[in-house]
Amino acid sequence: MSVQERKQRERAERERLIVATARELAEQQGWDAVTTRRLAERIEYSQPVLYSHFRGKREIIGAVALQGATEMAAAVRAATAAADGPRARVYALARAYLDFAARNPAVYDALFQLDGGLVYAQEDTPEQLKDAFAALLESLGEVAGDGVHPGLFTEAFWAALHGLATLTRAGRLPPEDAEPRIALLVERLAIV
Amino acid sequence: MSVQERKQRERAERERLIVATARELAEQQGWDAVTTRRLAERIEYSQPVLYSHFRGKREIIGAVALQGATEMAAAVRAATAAADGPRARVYALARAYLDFAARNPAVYDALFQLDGGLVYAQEDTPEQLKDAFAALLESLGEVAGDGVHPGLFTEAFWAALHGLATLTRAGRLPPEDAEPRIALLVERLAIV
DNA sequence: CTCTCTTGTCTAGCGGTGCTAGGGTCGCAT
DNA sequence: ATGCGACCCTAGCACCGCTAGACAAGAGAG
Repeated sequence: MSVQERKQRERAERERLIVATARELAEQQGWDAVTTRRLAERIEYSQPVLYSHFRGKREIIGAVALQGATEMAAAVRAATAAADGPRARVYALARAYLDFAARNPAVYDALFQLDGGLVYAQEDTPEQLKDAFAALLESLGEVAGDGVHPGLFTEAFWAALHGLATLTRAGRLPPEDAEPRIALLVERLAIV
Repeated sequence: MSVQERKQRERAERERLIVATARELAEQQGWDAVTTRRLAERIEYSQPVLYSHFRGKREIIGAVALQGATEMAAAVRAATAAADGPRARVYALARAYLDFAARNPAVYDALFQLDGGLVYAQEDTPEQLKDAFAALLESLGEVAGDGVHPGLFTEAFWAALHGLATLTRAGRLPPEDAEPRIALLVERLAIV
């Protein structure tokens, strides 16, 4: 019994190592550099070991995404909790979201750009993803305005943030005017 | 002399064929399916021919992107020209933009998701891209509101549209409520 | 009309990718 | 002590983007 438990622990530990290493490598050199060979070498196992934990590269991306979703939810909640008043909370949320995207580009890509084999916006969506959306909803629902469904408002506001995050990072938007763009969105979209 | 001209024409024609075929293949089966081997086979030439026209796959994506930028600008202008009043123009613009993204997902990806080796938001940005942004600016500048720079407003509004387009297509947003999301953004962001 | 030389295209191959089959080597349980 | 099952590695598949070098077709000179 105890032997099996130990092996199970070691397996779980190795799985964490794989995900952490993939994430690290992706943040350092981009997801293109995360090849199964390089990843295997970094964890000091052979390639097939990866496939005893995950179906393939896609699932590894998905695992990083779930980890990121939890962190993002925590970052957003921490930022909004420290703010006074609905509008200040929305500002804090927007800045925390964009800050997370800028600081963890690979994780953000795993979440919203790449195919991690995850299901979104459905019943069988992983809890981490639902909770990340819930974290947005908590502060954004306050400022949806009369007669506007909070979920719908959150979706729209989130889309705007996502657009800012991706376009800025891809060099499609000049990075200088980030703050006034945030202000514009918050001031006009949020109804206190 | 005339011989050289004929050859030049034929070369240009073949280049158009490459871009059109790449686009077609991408729309049919996604950009992952656009490999240099498959593309070469479809145009009935060998792989190296592609490299006598483009530096690599990236440049082919870039060529599709430029073509798409021209078409998108035209679609947006056609839609806004047929609308009466600033607010109606913004609605028409938003719908035309999202419609273009939904109908030409591969082209949209080439423009805004993939690396086509193009430079954005700078002096040496290709004319087609500048013009596509200008097409947005023409209608959005009208509703920026007092004291708000039209370019900044256009960037913010565009980011919102981009977020809607990408999140919806990637299954991150349920597609049913697309119209109320558009309405929410237009009604709150646009100042008539 | 022949010959040379440029221009253009193709075949073949390099190093890389994600993924898998099959053999071998451990260590546990009997 | 030993049989056996779990585990991991080597080797290899088909494919990727890209390129070197052989070869053929055509233009221009004599």
